[in-house]
Amino acid sequence: MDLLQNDPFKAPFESLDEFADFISEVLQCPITIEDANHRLIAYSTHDERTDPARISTIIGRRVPEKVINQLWKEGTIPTLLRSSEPVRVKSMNEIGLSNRVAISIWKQEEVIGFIWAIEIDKSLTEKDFILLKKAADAAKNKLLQLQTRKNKKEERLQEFFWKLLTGHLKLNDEIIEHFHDLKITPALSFAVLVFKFQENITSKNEQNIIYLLKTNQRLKIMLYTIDYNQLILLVAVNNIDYPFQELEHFTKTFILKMSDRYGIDQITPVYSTIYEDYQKIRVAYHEALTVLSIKRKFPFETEHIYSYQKLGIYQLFDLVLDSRKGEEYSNHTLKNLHEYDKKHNSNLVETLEVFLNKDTNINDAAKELNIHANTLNYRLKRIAEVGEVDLKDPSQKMLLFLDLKLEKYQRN
Amino acid sequence: MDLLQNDPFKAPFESLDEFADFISEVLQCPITIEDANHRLIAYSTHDERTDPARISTIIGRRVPEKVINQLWKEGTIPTLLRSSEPVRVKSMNEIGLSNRVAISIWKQEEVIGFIWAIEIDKSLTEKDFILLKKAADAAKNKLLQLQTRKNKKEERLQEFFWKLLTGHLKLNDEIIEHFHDLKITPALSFAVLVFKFQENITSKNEQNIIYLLKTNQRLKIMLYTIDYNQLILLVAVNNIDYPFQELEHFTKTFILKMSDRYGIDQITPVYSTIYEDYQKIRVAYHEALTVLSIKRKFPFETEHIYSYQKLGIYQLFDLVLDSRKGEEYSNHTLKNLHEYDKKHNSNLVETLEVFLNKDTNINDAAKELNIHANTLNYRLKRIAEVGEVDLKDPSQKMLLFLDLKLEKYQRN
DNA sequence: AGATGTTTTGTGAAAATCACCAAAAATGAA
DNA sequence: TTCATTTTTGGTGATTTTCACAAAACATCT
Repeated sequence: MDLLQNDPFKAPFESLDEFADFISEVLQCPITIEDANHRLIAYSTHDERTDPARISTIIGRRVPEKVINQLWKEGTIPTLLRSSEPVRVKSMNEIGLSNRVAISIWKQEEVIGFIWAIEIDKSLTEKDFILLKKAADAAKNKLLQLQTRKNKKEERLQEFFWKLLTGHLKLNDEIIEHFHDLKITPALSFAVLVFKFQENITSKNEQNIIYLLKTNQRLKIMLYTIDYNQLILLVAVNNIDYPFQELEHFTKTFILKMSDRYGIDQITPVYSTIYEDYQKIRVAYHEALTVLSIKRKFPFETEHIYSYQKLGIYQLFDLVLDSRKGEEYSNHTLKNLHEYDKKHNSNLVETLEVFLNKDTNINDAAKELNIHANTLNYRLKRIAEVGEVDLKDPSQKMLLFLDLKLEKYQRN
Repeated sequence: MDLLQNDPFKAPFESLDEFADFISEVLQCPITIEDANHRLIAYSTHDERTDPARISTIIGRRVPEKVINQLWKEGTIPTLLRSSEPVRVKSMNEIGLSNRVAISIWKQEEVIGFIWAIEIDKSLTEKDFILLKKAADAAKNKLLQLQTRKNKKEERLQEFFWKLLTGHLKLNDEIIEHFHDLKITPALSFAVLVFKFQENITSKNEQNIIYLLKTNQRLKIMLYTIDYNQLILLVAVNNIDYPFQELEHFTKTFILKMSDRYGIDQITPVYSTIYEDYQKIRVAYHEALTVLSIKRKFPFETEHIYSYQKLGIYQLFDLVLDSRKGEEYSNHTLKNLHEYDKKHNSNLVETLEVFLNKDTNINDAAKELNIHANTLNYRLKRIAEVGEVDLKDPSQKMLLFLDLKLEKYQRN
């Protein structure tokens, strides 16, 4: 029979499990059917080949949190929620996922479930994709009966958080409603906080962390989730006069306690600026990750910086770095100074950097450089001459600082 | 007869003028044929309709400099030199050009001429385009005979300059060779300088300008051209200890003389940084134009800035402005300060701006603000508190400065 | 070795900054 | 209106910073 012309899934089925088995037979691979909240609805049994993620799903009657989070983060679920086409997912060994193909099941404008096909030995072809679409369509009615009985409010907290972090929820009212459904009072203002651990966070550590977070009195944690070695928090910062101070205190205490009580060290905390608009959680999350990224690039200069706000001009580094890629830009002042340094075996560039680091304070800079203040003054005059730059002009100074740091980064 | 199947241009022609007339007859519009250096080779006479640019071309036996420059700048000539397809050129009244279609004539890998068709009453169709391609192909052989007699060295200076400004010449050796052909010694280092006049530069003024440039002793002008109200120069800055000082002096004298001798005022000079690599003329030109653009956006703060180098951090404004478009970014410090100002009818933001403008010099800033130094000190403490910012941290200060200026610009 | 130019350090006077305090002046709430 | 609070101004003196100048140290070249 020609499977593509006739729809093999037209026939009536007793149960969704039976239906899953039939799809599995047609496509020659294990099949799992979930509802919109990733709860297991049905799965095929004819084929005993499978992967760890599927085993966990079947045992727990739900896709593991870790897997859902990852699928949100790398964009699979957003894609599935946008389109009714099959989506191929590359294997992700870290979360026990082998190659799969997924498709969303739609009822009018809404996704009410998913079908997963695991590509154990064979890869699905274009024809299989068409079949899968037909299967998704056929599953709709069966699923609908179950769907009505399910309560939307059962949606898990962490998945909701990932929706926010990935910017999937766009309407403010919708977000607020979700919060209320989850019995959380959304604070007037919030920040996203990320703790980067040295190692991936185990479920045992997770327990300890949650305990610490729950018992913390000063800042309310609205939502949290874990992403490999990162602990991500949505923190309420209402009615606090100096929220950044408070955040700093909070992170310090947390790190101290983690070290004292559980011997977990070398945690890097970073946090976003403060927002009032819940649609901006994605931006806030991005800010926190930017801090981590810049701290990796400039460990020395950002040693004591944990917040996006305090990054200052470093906020723009990636942007400028990007725009100058390939442009072979060169700062005339720095070029001259480097040439001079080379020719005279001096170190005007280093002098300038320390001077700028120390906020143009001559004494501090001289101390750091182990030279006499007058020497520094002399050198600065030299720098102004050789580099044809006015060190009293804030704008010129800033660009110099920026270019100095960029150059430094690019040399490594 | 089917013009598209058979090539009507296969027949032998006595002269190119005769050939031009024939194309004109077939396409029903005036035709002009030029060589690679835009010298007139032949033109149709059957059709008396025409446009000012064509009249000038025929009278001067060459396409006017102004027209060539413009065609370089807006990309028509570069496109013609890349592809053998017809290119449609929109009418440009400023230079007397009505709607035209152009096509390049190729001999192997090289462009040896152009055919121009003027769309006076009718627009050329797709069929006409195909005919034009055939005509270009047929013109090749005729043109080749002339071409061999022409000397490449006759290429005009200004067109060469536009090639450099638009980055059309990519190989350094090629550029140097051109310079030598034109009997110009390329300097070791150079800058691009643009004088923006209040009005378009007339040919009478052009004479005066050239006279001034020629008699200037200190800086050698390698190339120059005029673009509407802009005078563009390629200046040699060899063997000069402080080239920027020299450039500044040069521009000042020029402007002074223009005013004194010819009563032409309000000339804005801008110049690029200094380069050694002649492939970077495009970049240098772009730098000069950036200075003009920023000066338009920040007339007050850049009042005394004429060089890209001195733009300092303002170099990055367009970039940052662009990246933040739609992001609704807001600086937490500034937000707090604005709120405070509104609530208490104070002016911490203005205070901060002046303070930063004055390079954090308390006395200067206090003078400008007409307040006591102690008052300024008090306010700065307040700013640090309210804005949760450390004004001793250069990086935070810089971002604040930048955001302050961006905000200021966006408010206008 | 000596001449020359550059760089660093030392010195002292002038200028500025800073931490105080106290008193007006302005502002806002009761 | 009063009263409390915030903001501005002025002054003082200790401390720091700045600046010009000169001497010393260093480097380079003949």
